[in-house]
Amino acid sequence: MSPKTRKVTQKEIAQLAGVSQTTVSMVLNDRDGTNVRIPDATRERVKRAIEQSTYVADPAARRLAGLDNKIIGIFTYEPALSPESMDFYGPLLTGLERAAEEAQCDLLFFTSSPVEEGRRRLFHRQTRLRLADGCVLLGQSMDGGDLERLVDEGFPFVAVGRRDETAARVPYVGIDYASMTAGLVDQAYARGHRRGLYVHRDTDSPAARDRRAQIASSAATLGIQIPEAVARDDLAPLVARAQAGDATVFFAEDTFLAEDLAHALHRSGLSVPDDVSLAALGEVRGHVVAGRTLSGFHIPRTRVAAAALDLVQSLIHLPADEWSAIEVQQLLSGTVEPGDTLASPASER
Amino acid sequence: MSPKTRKVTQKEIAQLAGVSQTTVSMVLNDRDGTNVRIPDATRERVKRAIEQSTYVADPAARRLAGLDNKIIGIFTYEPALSPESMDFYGPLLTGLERAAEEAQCDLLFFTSSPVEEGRRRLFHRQTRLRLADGCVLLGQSMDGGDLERLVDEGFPFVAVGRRDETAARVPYVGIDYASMTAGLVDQAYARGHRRGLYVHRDTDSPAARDRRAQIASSAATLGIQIPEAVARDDLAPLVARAQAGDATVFFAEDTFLAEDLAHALHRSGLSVPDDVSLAALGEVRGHVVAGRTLSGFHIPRTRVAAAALDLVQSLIHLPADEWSAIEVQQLLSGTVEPGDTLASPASER
DNA sequence: CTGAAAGCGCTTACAG
DNA sequence: CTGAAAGCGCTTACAG
Repeated sequence: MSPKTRKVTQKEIAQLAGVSQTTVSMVLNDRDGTNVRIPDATRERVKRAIEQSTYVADPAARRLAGLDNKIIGIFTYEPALSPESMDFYGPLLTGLERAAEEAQCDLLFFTSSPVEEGRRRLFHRQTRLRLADGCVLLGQSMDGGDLERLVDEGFPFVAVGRRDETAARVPYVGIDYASMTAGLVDQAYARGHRRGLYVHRDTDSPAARDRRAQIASSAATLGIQIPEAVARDDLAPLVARAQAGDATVFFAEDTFLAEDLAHALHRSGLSVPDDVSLAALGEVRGHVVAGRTLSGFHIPRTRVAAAALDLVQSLIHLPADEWSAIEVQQLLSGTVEPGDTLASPASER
Repeated sequence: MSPKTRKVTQKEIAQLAGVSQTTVSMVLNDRDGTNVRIPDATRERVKRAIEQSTYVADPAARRLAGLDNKIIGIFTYEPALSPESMDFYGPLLTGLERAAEEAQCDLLFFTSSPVEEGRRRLFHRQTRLRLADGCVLLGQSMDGGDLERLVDEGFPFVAVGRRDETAARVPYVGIDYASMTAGLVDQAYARGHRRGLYVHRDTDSPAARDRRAQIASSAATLGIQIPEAVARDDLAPLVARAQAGDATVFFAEDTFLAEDLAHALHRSGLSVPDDVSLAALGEVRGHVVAGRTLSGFHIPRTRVAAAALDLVQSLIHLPADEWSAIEVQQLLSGTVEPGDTLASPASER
C-alpha cells in the first residue's frame, strides 16, 4: 500500500548543516527579503548538504503550503492517445508538450476520469484537478456545466476551441474560421464563381456557426448566391443541384464531408474541378481527392495548443479578479490552401 | 501567484452535517474497521452534505497524509509527443492511456525536465517524481545512473524495454526478440536458405545483443552459416557478397536498415526476393519495399506499455522487500510477419 | 460510535 | 540573521 520510499526531508538537511529547517526552506526558495538575510556562509553550508544528499522537495507539501506546482492538468473528453484520435489530438499534444517544456511545467493527463455517456467526467469524487495549478480542456464538444463550475470556482483553465455553451466568460484559444472562410469565398469569387452551395451537417458548435455566418456575410458582401444545404446520408440531391447548374462550387463544412461529396460527384460522372469546384472549410493537409490537393485551410493546431498553455500560465499568475485585464478569449488565424479543386467555372473557360 | 480558488474542505462539510471532520474523512474513505462503526444515519447525513457541496478531496493533502494518489509518472528521455517520435511512442502512449483508464489512474508527464546533452534529466532540484506513486520510463536508451538511483531508493518504477545497463535489478517489460528472431531464421531455413548474412549497425543495446546472439545460436542449431557484417554508410560491400553468392538471404537488424539494403540491392540490379531474400528484425507494419510487404516482426508495443503500467501498479502495492516475489522482468513476444521479401532461394526453384 | 490530537513536509509571518 | 510556531487539508491511531 505504502510506497516505502525513504525520502530525505528538509529536517535532515537542517541537521546535517546545523541550521533550522526554516533556514533550509529559505535557501531553497531563495527567499531574501527585508526581514531575511542569510549570510553566504550559511547558505553555502546548506547548499552543500543538499547536494550531498538526494533531497528533492515534496511537491505535495509545497502545494499544500500554498505554492504553485508547475503542473498543468490536461483534460480531454475523449481518449487522446488512441490511434484514431491522433489525427485531431496529435498536433495539439505536440504544441502542449513544446510549450510545457519551455514553461518548465509538467503535464498531468486526467486519464482516470470515469467515462459516462460516451465522454469523460471532469468533476468526480476523486478528481485530481486540484493538484494542478491550472488546466487545459480539449475536446470536440465540452460540458457546459463543467465550464461554468470552473469559472465559478475561479480555477485557472483554458479551453481549446471557441466556446459559448455557457453564459460564463470562458477563457479559450480557438481558430479564426471566419477570416479563413472569407478568404476562401473571395478566392472562389475571383475565379469567377457566382453561384455556390454551402453543405453542412447541421451540427451546432461555435465554430460551425462561425463558418455559416461568414459564408452568408461574404455572399452578401460580394453580391453572390451561396445558399445552405444540409447533407443527409444520401448526397444525390446535392449532386443533382450541381448537375442542374444551380452551383458551380461546393463549400463543405469539413474535410470529411468534402471527401464524401467528391466521391458522390465522381459516381455521378461529374469531375472536380472541371465540372464543379470543391473546397473544405477545414484542415486539408494530407487530403487528396482524385489525385488533387483539396482546397481548404491549414489550421495551426500546434500553435493553438501552445497558446492555450501560455494563457493558462498567465491566469495562474494573476488573481482571478484581474483576469479581465488580459485577453482571455483568443482566436488564431490559419492560412487558406488554394489547392487544386477550386478552379474557374466551366462557363469562364 | 496564488490560485485563489475557494475550495470546500472537509471541515465545512463537517459543520454542514454536524459531525467532526474525522467522521467526514471516515465516511469518504469507507473506513469501517474494528474500532469504527458509523451508523447509516450519520453516514447518510454526511453523504448528503458532500453531494450538496462541490467538495473534492485535495490530492496534495491526501498524498501528504500517506495515501497513494493513483498518479503514475511518465518519463521519456526524448520529447514523446512530437510528430517525429509518434512512430515509436504512439503505440506505447496508446497502451499507457488504455491501461491507466482501466486502473483509474492519472498520468503525469515530466515534460519539464531540463534537457542536457540531448536528453532529459530525471533527477533535478525540482523534480515532481515524488508526486507520482510510481513511474514508467520510456526511451531508446536510458541513463544507468538514474536506474540505479531509483532502485536504491526503492521507488516503484518500470522501464519499457529490456535493460541491463546496470548491476541493479531493474524492473522492465521488453520485447522477446530472441524467440521472434529464431522464428524468422527457421522460416528462412524451411524455404531452403543455407547461407545468410546478418547486417547490423554495431550498436550496443540489450535488444541488439539479443538479436545477434539468437542469430548465432539459431545458425549453430540448424547447422547453417549466418555470419555478421557491420553496415557502413556505403552498403556496396554487402551487396557484393550477395552478388558473389555468399548469402541468399539478408537479415537486417532493423527495418530502416532493411529498407536501405533494399535500395542498395535494387541499384545494383539485384531483385528482392528473386535474387536475394530480405527480412527485418523489427516492426514492419506499413513498410513496403518495391511493392512487397517486408518480412519481419509485429511488435506488440501497445501491450508492452500496458503491461508496464500494470507492473508498476503491482510494485506500488507491494513493499519493496517483496518485489522479488513477482516477475519484475518481463519479455512479451510478438509475431513473425512472413511477408513477401523472404522467398525460396533461386537455387531451389 | 465519535472527536481531539498528532503528524505528513513544506512555507511564511512573527518573535527574538 | 535565525528559529519556534502556525497552518495548508487530510488520515489515522488513540481516547473517550
